[in-house]
Amino acid sequence: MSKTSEYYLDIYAVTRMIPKGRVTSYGAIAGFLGLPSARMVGTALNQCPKQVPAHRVVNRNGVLTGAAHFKPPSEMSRRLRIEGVKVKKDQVQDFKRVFWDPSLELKDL
DNA sequence: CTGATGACGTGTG
DNA sequence: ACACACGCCATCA
Repeated sequence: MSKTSEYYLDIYAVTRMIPKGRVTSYGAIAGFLGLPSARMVGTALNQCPKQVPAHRVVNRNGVLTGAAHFKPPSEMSRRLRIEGVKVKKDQVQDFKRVFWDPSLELKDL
């Protein structure tokens, strides 16, 4: 097991704050935390605890690029639909409407 | 140590 | 709209 880095915990913390029925992007989280690369967010979520709602994080276009990492892959879109997020072919519908920007709506911290 | 990889994003044609 | 190149850099083999 690789050691969990500090910023991993920050990424998990922000991800846990995403409201149910909303989504955000890897880049938004990276920008909010001041991380240099959005890739790190995806890398961190790849080994996140089950407690973390990683299915609420999509790429900048609202596409479920991380679906392949769920078991089964359809689990990501399934969870989002349960929460009221419309998904069609790994694409979040009304993306702009359900998008949750940490830097604008974060009340914690 | 070295090189490849990737749940990303931006730029260019 | 589409395709490709490139910067990014922690992690993996």
